[in-house]
Amino acid sequence: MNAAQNHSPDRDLSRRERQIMDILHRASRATAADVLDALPDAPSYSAVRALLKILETKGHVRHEEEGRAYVYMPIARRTDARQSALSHLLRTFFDNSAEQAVAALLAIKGERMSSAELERMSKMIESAKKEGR
Amino acid sequence: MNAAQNHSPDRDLSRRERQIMDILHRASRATAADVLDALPDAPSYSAVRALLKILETKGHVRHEEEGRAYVYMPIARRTDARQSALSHLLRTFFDNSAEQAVAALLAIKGERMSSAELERMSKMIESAKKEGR
DNA sequence: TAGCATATGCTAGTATTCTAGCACTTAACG
DNA sequence: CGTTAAGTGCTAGAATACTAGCATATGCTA
Repeated sequence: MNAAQNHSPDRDLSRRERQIMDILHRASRATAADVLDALPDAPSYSAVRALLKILETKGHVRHEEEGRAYVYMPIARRTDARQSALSHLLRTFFDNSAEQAVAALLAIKGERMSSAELERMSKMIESAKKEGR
Repeated sequence: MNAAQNHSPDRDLSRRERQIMDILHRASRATAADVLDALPDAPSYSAVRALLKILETKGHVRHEEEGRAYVYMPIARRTDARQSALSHLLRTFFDNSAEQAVAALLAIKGERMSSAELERMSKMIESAKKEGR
């Protein structure tokens, strides 16, 4: 396997940068204050602003002005970011096996899922089978 | 939502430390040289050894001596590390929805999965349904 | 046995990351 | 108005992360 294949930018970030990106991915959009609130071990407000600016310079984030405040959001399309993160997880922890991943997924969420949701999951797998023909 | 809830240690690591942990999780066990080979933008051999030592001090990694060489491996049980990583991914990118995650999973791997594998996935979901009763 | 390849331990320097704080602006409110 | 609250830009310093390189030990092999 080629070692230098995985260049999804988010994984080259520093610890804080990554934490902030996670928050932004979760929230879609957030002000510096929002980020500060959500940050695990809160630094200063200034620090957060500085980091956001750096992330913007690096091209991971952009902002819009909303009233006087800057609202930050990730640049990568949500679906792209997802795919990339998921495929990295798959490679790292699940030997690239979707089957194992689903097993783990059910172990975490299975009991708390409605039967309707499980039903929809079945359907998705069904159509994947058909397509694979 | 409580901000300080996610303390799966692996996510507090520095960039390099994280890269190395990823490699170890993928490989289960590896020497410093192995890690060096697998590292995206290779630093020096010394650097890798130093980082491994730090990770050991922090308690994320341990080593066994194999011949003259140290073989490093993650401390966390593989299944635990998986669950933790998966649930973080779910929270960050999938609004905690297993359904959406499976959809993304199929989008990535669906076409390349054997129908046998898809079949087994169906079965897993079936039994989840039964348990949920 | 001499020499090479491949380990480890250690140390010290550089680079990057992370942080706080000050100066300034603007809006809201008494 | 004057004051307070909540923004921004900018700078400099501390803390951490990252790296290279040397000294040393050991096994292998010509």
